[in-house]
Amino acid sequence: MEKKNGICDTKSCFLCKNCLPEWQPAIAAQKRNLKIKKNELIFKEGDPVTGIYFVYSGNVKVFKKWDNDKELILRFAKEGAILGHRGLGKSSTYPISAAALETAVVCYMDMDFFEATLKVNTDFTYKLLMFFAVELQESERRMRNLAHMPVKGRVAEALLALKDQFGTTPEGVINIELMWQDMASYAGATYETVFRVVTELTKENIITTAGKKIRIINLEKLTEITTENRLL
Amino acid sequence: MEKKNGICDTKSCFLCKNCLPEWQPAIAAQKRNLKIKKNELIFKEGDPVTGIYFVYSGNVKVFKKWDNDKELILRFAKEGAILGHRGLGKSSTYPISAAALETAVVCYMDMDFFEATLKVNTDFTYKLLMFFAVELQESERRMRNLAHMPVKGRVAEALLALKDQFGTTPEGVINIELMWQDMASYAGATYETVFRVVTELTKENIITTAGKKIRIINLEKLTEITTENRLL
DNA sequence: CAGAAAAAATGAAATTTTTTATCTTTTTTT
DNA sequence: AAAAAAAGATAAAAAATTTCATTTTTTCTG
Repeated sequence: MEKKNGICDTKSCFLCKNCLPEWQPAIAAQKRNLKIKKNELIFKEGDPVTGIYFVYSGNVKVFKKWDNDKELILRFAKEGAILGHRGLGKSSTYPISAAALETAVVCYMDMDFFEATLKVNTDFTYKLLMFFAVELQESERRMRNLAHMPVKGRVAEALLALKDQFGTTPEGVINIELMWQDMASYAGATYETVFRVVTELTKENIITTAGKKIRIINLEKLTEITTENRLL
Repeated sequence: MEKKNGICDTKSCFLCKNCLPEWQPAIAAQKRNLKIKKNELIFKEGDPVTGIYFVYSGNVKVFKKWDNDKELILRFAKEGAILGHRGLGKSSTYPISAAALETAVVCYMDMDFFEATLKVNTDFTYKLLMFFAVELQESERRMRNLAHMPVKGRVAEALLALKDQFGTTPEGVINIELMWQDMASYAGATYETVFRVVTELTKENIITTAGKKIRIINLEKLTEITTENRLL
């Protein structure tokens, strides 16, 4: 994690886009840019919360560990995204970890300044509240899926979520390269199970894979898998 | 669901406790009290979001359904709690359902008024933001548990969560009576599995049950079960 | 570029959890 | 208060998923 100040343009992240123009100089003065290598941790579960991050470039995974080897990826953060906001509230330590999936640059500001930002930019606070509401909904939807959806559906969901977040080429190739292990952590299953499901989906001509590139051929069928058996 | 205006005292709920004194009359003018019978739905997944609720008395469960018969209880709301705030953000329909566990009284206000409340009471918005942050942390912790913790641990967690939220008598009896089915929905397992685990826990002298009353005898062991196998 | 380490693939075995089925007891409704 | 519906118990069978063991391939490091 290397200091590389002056990289970000104080324009493109969730904070910069939603705060008062008058507050921008304060941000510019406070922010610190950090360059993070692939697989490097930005912060980890249990670390004391010192501040908040915004992703400037590169993709980041936000996850929880268990048993030292089982992990559950909660979300992916791409450029512009806020990171570390789960450290807000009563907790003084991060409840989650974040690591770069590839070389990334993040923008950091300490918590005191961020809280001041909240107090001053009430509209930003409101936007953040709405963002939290959406995240909460997403989290609870995933929770239900984890509890009641069979692995195949969960993998299908994961693929669709990645498609939505990162988009695809015109041919349908999802614009992110993930290790299968990460895919498994995201779907809440083991590597082997995910691998089996992916093989199935390939045989059913719903997706094709080439290395870490995944192409969705039959979006309807994939969507169907996430809803089948659901009568509600 | 019966209108019973004038029941709540506009003093005890999350909103009334955290907003400007000057705003109280506006609340008093806008609020509508509703009496809800046991097992009656207050709103359900997919209903258009029209407003927000606060629990005045009685316990309420917030849940998601799947397959028309599988449900996952996300949280319990007791007196004072906010309800329906998951309808905030982009969604125009509730992402979850809420039902009374026993006869309950709730306070309702429509969404326009609530959003006005947010704009006017910036400190309330900030508090709500912190509340959301905590809920998000809780949700994600549960998500990981669902993904990686064995049922026994999940049931133990559920018991501990109920103890924390509702308290116990001096003898250790948890102050809430739940159907085993609801316990199962809360732990993210089937009734049979929960039953098997509860039998085990009873045999191990960790809990005892009498009807729907659950008494925790050995809190340490119960806590141990939620952490064992975890090396982190 | 070589060697090591990590990731991907795969099959079989073991385990966990759910499903199914049946019966008893409670609770609710009429 | 009787009848009907829902909840509580329990066991056995079935299904889903994980764990384990092993091989191959890819990626990274020096």
